[in-house]
Amino acid sequence: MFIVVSVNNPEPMYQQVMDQIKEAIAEGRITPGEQLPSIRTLTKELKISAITVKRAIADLEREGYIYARTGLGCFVADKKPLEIKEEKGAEIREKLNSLIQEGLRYGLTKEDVRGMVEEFDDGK
Amino acid sequence: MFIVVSVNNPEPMYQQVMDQIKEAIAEGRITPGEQLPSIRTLTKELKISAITVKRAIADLEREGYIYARTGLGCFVADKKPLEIKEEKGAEIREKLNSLIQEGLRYGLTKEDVRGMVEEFDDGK
Amino acid sequence: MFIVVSVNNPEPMYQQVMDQIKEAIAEGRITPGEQLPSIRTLTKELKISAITVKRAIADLEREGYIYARTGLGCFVADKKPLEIKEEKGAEIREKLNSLIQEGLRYGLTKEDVRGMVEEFDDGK
Amino acid sequence: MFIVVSVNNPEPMYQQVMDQIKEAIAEGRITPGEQLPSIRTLTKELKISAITVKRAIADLEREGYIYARTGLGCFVADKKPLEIKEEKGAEIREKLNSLIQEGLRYGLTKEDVRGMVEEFDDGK
DNA sequence: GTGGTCTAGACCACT
DNA sequence: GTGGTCTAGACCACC
Repeated sequence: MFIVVSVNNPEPMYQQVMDQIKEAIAEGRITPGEQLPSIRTLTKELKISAITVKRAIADLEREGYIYARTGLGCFVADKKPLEIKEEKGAEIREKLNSLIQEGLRYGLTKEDVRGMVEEFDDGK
Repeated sequence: MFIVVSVNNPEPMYQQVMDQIKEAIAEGRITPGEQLPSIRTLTKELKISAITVKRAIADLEREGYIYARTGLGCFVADKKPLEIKEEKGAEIREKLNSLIQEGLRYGLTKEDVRGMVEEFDDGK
Repeated sequence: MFIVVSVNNPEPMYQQVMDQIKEAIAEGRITPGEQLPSIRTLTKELKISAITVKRAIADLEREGYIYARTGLGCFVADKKPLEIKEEKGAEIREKLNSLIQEGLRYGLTKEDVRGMVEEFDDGK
Repeated sequence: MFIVVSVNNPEPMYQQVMDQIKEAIAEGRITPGEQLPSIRTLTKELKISAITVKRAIADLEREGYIYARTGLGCFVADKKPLEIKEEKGAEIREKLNSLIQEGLRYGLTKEDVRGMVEEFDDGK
């Protein structure tokens, strides 16, 4: 599959799995109703413990991205990519705000931060 | 002193202490050469464990913000506020970039993020 | 036939099948002595595994709703719709009671629950 | 502590733990800011695996009932008992509705169900 | 001491 | 085969 996890990555492995599945849904690489590889399959492919995969799957289900059916497998839920984008947007906005807050406390201004965004190279 | 730590804050306590001392230096509330309260004093005032204070102090020393003289106490190093600001700026830029990266993966653009910065209310 | 099973429904498939057959009997859509479609037929129509259909059939027989004659097929038993209704009523009462119990533990009253029933829209 | 789990109870053990802690908060037996027994303590008292307790704690945190701080322990969050009551009320209403729905399909009426509620003995 | 993550492996219900 | 629950035990960061 399209997932890669690394122990070097400071993020917990189950989150790495979650994030990459969310991304795949957001990008439409996997679509609502589609079946995911089984936990056991993922376990083998990613070479990590079944429990870790299970945890990622369970959390994704709790967040509404997928639904799991015993005996059948896991399926992508009807959440629209747009919805996911908005959710992620809100999350990023929140992190951004606390980042700006932090900067302000050290004498940086909103403009400084905006400048940093401008200087970011998105390849365009 | 000027430090407050809280269990509600998800950041580790030793980081809360470090951040607030850094801020105090950045803002000039404490100046190079000035002596910090002793670990014992901080321990009592903040009502936290001595080991936690020690860790904060040790980390600050490793990062060059303060220096410790056994038997005398801890003193603010010669690092200039400007230097601190730049250091923090670099740190923020890095976090910002990975935040934008994350957004791009979910379909947000650099402009979306810049917009979020604009919308941030810094009270001006 | 009149049965639809869905993966979206969190209930086990064999239960979905059972429930719909029970309903059909309760409503008189199929009557005592009448023959049910064969397991093979159901398997094809519902596009589910034969083992799942078998389980539903076996459970229905155990509960007395139908009887199976090897080589001939399955037939609706003599259970009267009224009997089924009462059985279901008892089942619902039991679930209802534990639901109220649960509510009581969180500070809801019997009256709160009765109010919820009143507010239910049964289209009348 | 005030928690009892049983393997006989068809509910998963981690849910039994969760439910009883939610109840304790709803009833005000434990109050916001108060510290819960440590996972290890609960593990010993309940005689179940640490993982099972951890799962309950993690889920409670995700639902906003408590917050956990590494090295410090778990604390009751600021969620008001009223809020919990409402949340539970909505949950019960939903279950109730699908129970009524089920009844309707078997010929029971809304009034039948209301009668069942009336007949429930809440000791008053 | 605390919670957080990860592993290896068991048993169950469902398909 | 599938996912769901539970166990026993490891290692880590934090207090």
